[in-house]
Amino acid sequence: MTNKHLTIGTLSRMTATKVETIRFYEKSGLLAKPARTEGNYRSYAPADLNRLSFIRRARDLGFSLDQIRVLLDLADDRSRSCEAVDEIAKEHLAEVERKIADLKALQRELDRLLSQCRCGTVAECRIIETLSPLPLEVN
Amino acid sequence: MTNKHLTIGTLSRMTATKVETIRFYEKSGLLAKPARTEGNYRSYAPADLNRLSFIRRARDLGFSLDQIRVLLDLADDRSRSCEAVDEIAKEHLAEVERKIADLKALQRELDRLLSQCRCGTVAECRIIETLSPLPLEVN
DNA sequence: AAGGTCCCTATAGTGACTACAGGGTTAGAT
DNA sequence: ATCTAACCCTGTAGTCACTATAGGGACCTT
Ligand SMILES: [Zn+2]
Ligand SMILES: [Zn+2]
Ligand SMILES: [Zn+2]
Ligand SMILES: [Zn+2]
Repeated sequence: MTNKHLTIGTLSRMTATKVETIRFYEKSGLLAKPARTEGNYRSYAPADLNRLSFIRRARDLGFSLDQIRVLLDLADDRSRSCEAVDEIAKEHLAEVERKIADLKALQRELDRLLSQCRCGTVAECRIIETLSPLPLEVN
Repeated sequence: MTNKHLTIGTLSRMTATKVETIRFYEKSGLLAKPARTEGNYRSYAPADLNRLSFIRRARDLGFSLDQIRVLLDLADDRSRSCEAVDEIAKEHLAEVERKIADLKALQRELDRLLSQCRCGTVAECRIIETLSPLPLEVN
């Protein structure tokens, strides 16, 4: 019953990954082309499950597919130093922190915008006014 | 010298928008198709500058083109209540706040990941280990 | 007349999927 | 044995907001 070979649907359920996404990872070179059954169905080994799980966890942490490609390559060479791994993670963390800062600035702007609205007509709406460079009648 | 009609390049410089982006906005229906010169060049009026400035400011604040389309429609009907405007802005603010929360959770995870690395070989790297579901030798 | 800068259309690429269309395969129930 | 639902296949196109070519035409200055 617990066959060593998995269908794409089983893999999909086990990793909470859509079938199309698995095929997309294959086309992108992140997953190797698996063996096929007589009926041309993809037939996955447990190692593929491991690899896909790795990819999904890394994606959940926001790593890009390019970064994951490198991480997977690095993971294969077990004896080398993990410096390069750290660097990718640090770089990603820095990017996340930059995005947070950008979004916080945005949040402040939007808060300010919203607090100014007195809820009248569009003509006197401070939100529209702030977005408009000049009176809109200038034509 | 200050001609009423602007070329796409002038508009581009005045709004810090790439020429291609302006043409893209036209194709997307955000900007009306402008008049053309004899040589088939786009010829913009000041109203187009206003509209493009509006779009760019709203984009800077992270509104989607769909949201901007609605905002522009609302802005045209000056006598109506600005409730709908507020709602779009509030919705957008909520989305920004959700993104910030998501990224902060990510930041914590990445911090934890990075703090655990003892900088040895890949075989003992906690980052790789955390991403891997099982020992990678399982094959 | 030549050169540089501007402008035109149309198409394809980005990232990371997602959603069809239009079929073939298989497992379980009848 | 047959049916049918659920699964799987390939290939293509769509998402968002642009960006980047390719291959030309227009305009201005010298
Ligand atoms: Zn209001
Ligand atoms: Zn308002
Ligand atoms: Zn380290
Ligand atoms: Zn490490």
